[in-house]
Amino acid sequence: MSQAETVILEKQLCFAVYSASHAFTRAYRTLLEPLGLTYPQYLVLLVLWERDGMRVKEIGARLFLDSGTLTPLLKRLEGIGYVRRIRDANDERQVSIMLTPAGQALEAKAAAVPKDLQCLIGVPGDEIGMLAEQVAKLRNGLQHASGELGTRELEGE
Amino acid sequence: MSQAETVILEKQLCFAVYSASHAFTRAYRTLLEPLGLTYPQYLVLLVLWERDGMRVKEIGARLFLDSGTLTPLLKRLEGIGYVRRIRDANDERQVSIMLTPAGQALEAKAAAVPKDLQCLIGVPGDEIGMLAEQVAKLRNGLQHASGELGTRELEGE
DNA sequence: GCAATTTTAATTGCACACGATTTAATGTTG
DNA sequence: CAACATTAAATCGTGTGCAATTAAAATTGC
Repeated sequence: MSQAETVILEKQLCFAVYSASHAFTRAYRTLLEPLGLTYPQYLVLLVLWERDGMRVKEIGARLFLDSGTLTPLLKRLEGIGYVRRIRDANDERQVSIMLTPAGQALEAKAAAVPKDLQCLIGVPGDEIGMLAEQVAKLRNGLQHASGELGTRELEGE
Repeated sequence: MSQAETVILEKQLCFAVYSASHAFTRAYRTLLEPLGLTYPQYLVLLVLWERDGMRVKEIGARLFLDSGTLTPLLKRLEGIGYVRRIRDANDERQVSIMLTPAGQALEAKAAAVPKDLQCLIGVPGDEIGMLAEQVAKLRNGLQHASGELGTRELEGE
């Protein structure tokens, strides 16, 4: 039984996503290196360029990351000089992340990145959008299902 | 200009893949925890269950990982008792990874994992296969394109 | 046959990720 | 308003990922 049902790695959606994610990160590394950014740092800036002054919690909700990941990352971004971390005067539990002038100016410098990457992907532009939508739906399904797992332990089957 | 062309995070294929990959890892964590495995460790075992005794380099080629990642991971798998690392007597640079009896026995215990996860995905079974294929193709394209980047620096544009 | 090159792992250093815990501040409730 | 609960970050420990370097062994050229 064990031999007959050997799992084929290449057919697994999860592995495809896992390995594609790393391939993306590697591709971005080359493009972002001139800006002194890693891909997760770039993601945080994308969020802030959309709306400046977001709190750590909000950024985390947007990127599906928690404070354990974001706090050190944001401190590095602050160290580079792209953001400032400002504790809210009204509610001192919260920390707002503000772009510095350098951080704002970076948006223009990073403008070419998405186009450069799109050239690398080697997939027709219209397919990219559809694929992104499908993968996002997949993520949302998993996100929801994982929450369930904590409660009911899948033992019923 | 900067405001008009703001990059919308949710439309980016890369972010979808990045966040879906983490969602997968989280989902697997719950399923693999009883086996004492992380997802990358599980991937290595999948490869070894297909063919035992592979060298580090071969495993890396299969999973798109290098020795910097695999060496410590394999040492942990050895510490748990699922594999042994055996240095080739003929070519002492090479290390073969052999499953222990416990590592072999684990295949049967892990047999339920893919099915359990498929239930969580919430995507019709036939779509999963197609999606996996598309994402794998995307990864292969990126993999190839990233190799190019090192040589010609995209400066032509 | 031996020096130069190539190949294979290991090692090192840095940056995520995330579960779990801690700390501090804020809400809530009797 | 005091006890309790909730919330937001920070902290801690473990485990990836990967570039760069090192070390050892095999291969090649001459």
